[in-house]
Amino acid sequence: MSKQSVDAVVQALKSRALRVTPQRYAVYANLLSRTDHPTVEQLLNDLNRDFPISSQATVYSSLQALREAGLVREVLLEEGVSRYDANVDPHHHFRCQQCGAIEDVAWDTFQALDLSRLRPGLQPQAYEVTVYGVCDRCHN
Amino acid sequence: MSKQSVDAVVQALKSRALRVTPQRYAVYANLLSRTDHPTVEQLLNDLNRDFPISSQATVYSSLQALREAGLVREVLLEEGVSRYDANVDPHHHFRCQQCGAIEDVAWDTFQALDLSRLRPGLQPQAYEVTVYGVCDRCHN
DNA sequence: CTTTGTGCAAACGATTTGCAGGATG
DNA sequence: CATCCTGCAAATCGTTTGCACAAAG
Repeated sequence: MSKQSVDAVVQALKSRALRVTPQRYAVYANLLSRTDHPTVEQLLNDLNRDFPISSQATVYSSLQALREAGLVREVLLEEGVSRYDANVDPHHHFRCQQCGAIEDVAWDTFQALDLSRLRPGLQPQAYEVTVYGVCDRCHN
Repeated sequence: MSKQSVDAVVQALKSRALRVTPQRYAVYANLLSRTDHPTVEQLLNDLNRDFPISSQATVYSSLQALREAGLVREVLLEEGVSRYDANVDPHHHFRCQQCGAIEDVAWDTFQALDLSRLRPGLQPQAYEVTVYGVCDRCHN
């Protein structure tokens, strides 16, 4: 990872008044480097691959801090486990019904939805689309 | 509940080769009668309000049977708990960020999305929209 | 009667929490 | 140095499972 992106991670943490600790840094940098929306278990395995960086409890607390700071979001597309995503810009998801893989779908893939067609009384603030299907790895 | 709808529940269960037991009947009839996507806990409280009808383990097993039979679906919009919905026709959801209430949004509320705009390789089969916002009970 | 469902309690797995020591700003 | 973070282990909470008994077809 380049010095520039290292700084970017530190900047991001500092700008949200988060103390920069090795564990927090590692969690956020790792999430930024991937787009597969890992579970806590996958995150831990990856972080501690070479040598122990963080405990499980700390990953949970780091994720909570990052989430409250708006740097990370939780993705609920599977029963039982939460997945995490450092892409906090609005976007959609594709979920493979075969292997469970989750993939981002760019926001402008679909035309904007007309939220004014919701029943009166509801005040929409955001929306996202989840597409279910089969990914190429599972189909071929 | 009218005799006719009673029969409808029995028919639905029988047509899916599910044995008609009081517990299963109660779970499915209860889900059919509401649109708030209850959790197992809420379902249990409601079922056993007057006198005990079903144990927790049986509600779980009934839901699994109903789900496998295609009469009920699981809705994941909240961390930690699964919610259940007897509306298995395609539809969208609105989730109140304040109180957590979940409400169905009719399928034809939104124009159809052009799934051919997904990247090549993905084979979409279905999609749904989740709208986040504030419901009238929370806003007023 | 044969098969499947129910209820209880124990088992599980993901996440949370309490607390003592350690690192950050 | 005052505050906040980390790691460990125990606690929690939703859900699943094993098993003996009961009910459904």
